[in-house]
Amino acid sequence: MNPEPHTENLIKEKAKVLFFQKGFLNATTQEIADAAGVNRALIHYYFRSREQMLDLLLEEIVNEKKIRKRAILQSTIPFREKIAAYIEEVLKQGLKYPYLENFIITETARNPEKIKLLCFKDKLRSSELIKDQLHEEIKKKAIAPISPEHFMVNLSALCNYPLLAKNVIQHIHGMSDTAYRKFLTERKEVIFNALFNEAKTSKK
Amino acid sequence: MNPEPHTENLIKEKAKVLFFQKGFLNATTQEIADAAGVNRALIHYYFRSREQMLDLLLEEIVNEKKIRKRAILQSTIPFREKIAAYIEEVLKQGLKYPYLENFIITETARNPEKIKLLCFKDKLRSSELIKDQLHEEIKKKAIAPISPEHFMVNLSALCNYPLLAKNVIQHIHGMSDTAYRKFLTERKEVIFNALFNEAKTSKK
DNA sequence: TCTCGGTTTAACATTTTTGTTAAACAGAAA
DNA sequence: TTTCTGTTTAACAAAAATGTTAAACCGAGA
Repeated sequence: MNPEPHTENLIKEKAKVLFFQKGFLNATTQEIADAAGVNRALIHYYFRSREQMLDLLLEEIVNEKKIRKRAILQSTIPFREKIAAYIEEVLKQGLKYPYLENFIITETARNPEKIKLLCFKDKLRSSELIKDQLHEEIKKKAIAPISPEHFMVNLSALCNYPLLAKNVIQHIHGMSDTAYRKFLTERKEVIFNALFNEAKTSKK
Repeated sequence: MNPEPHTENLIKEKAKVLFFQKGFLNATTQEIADAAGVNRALIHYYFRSREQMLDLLLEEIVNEKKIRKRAILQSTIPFREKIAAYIEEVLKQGLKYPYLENFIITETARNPEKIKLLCFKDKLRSSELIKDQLHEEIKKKAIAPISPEHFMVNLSALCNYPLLAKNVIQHIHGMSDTAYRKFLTERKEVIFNALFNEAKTSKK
């Protein structure tokens, strides 16, 4: 049934949930073992140390996410469709692992050189990928002048922050879990509008 | 020279720097003591426990920041000026303690009820404070229709995310420290434009 | 000078967490 | 059945972090 080693993947899966989904950035090896229902020593058997397991998980997830996002940015569809698809993808990914960004921020603050592990061989940055199309839009006056870097940061900010700050947002605005879900689904259009200065058009 | 107890404030100051400025979210009591140049036991003498010190620091900073932000939102200046001032204030605060938001996110994930400590007595939420003026703007077609909640989240996202993700942004876009600084100063206008769909106007 | 208070320190104790190891286990192959 | 190999466990060791305490310190006032 399992072509891959069973326990190793189980541990990785549960650890990902603890760290990146539930946001227990400081989850101990014991907590991870408990979540996976295995003996703690197995974590060291498979991954040598907590740190090495972490690096492995990070690299795996970040890489997987990046591939999907890059594929969208590199496709040949029209710019606005591309950005819409990108927003959708980032929000989808963010819902799966809301604390991933947070984790990366914390980890790289503690250990700045680890950032290379996450952005390895990144000659082609995302802002480069959209540069030409964005320039085109600006020329057509379809969007206000903005640098590719600011555009990408705006995009990331608008998508990621609401996921990062889930608890705070829910509490401040008094949202239930379902209200928050609804809020997120609304955001796709909100973000798109913010990026494209869509003062006139409305969905319906 | 010091009306307030000297050492207690010194410790608090250094701890704030470690946690919220340098981003060492897991700084040990020893590291804090070292940073302040005092014996570790003093931390327990003054604050009983690491946890209690943390809560104290958080409450202090969050409260101070909130007061300043609220004062701006409650002032009677025109909406656009108000938002511009708010952006400036948030960026200024963010530069002082870039990791504060990150810290709050991590802490509240681990300990959800702690969020009440941060938002105590918050009957008047920020989205309520701008609700009327925002509605006015929308009526005048000066801004695309958007709910107060989404508007405030957009605002927070656009201001805070670049601070949160400093390391990642610098690395991805290949920015030096000075380039990042410059990037941040540019953002005030970028954020304003994104919020107000400013397709035509340009600063100069 | 002496002592009294808050402050600071060194030393100790405890708890938590990580990492190691030898032995038990379980299934496949001889 | 026996042996072999990779997996799993319990028990142990070590390190790191927190928290406690008794004594030293030190300046202000009696």
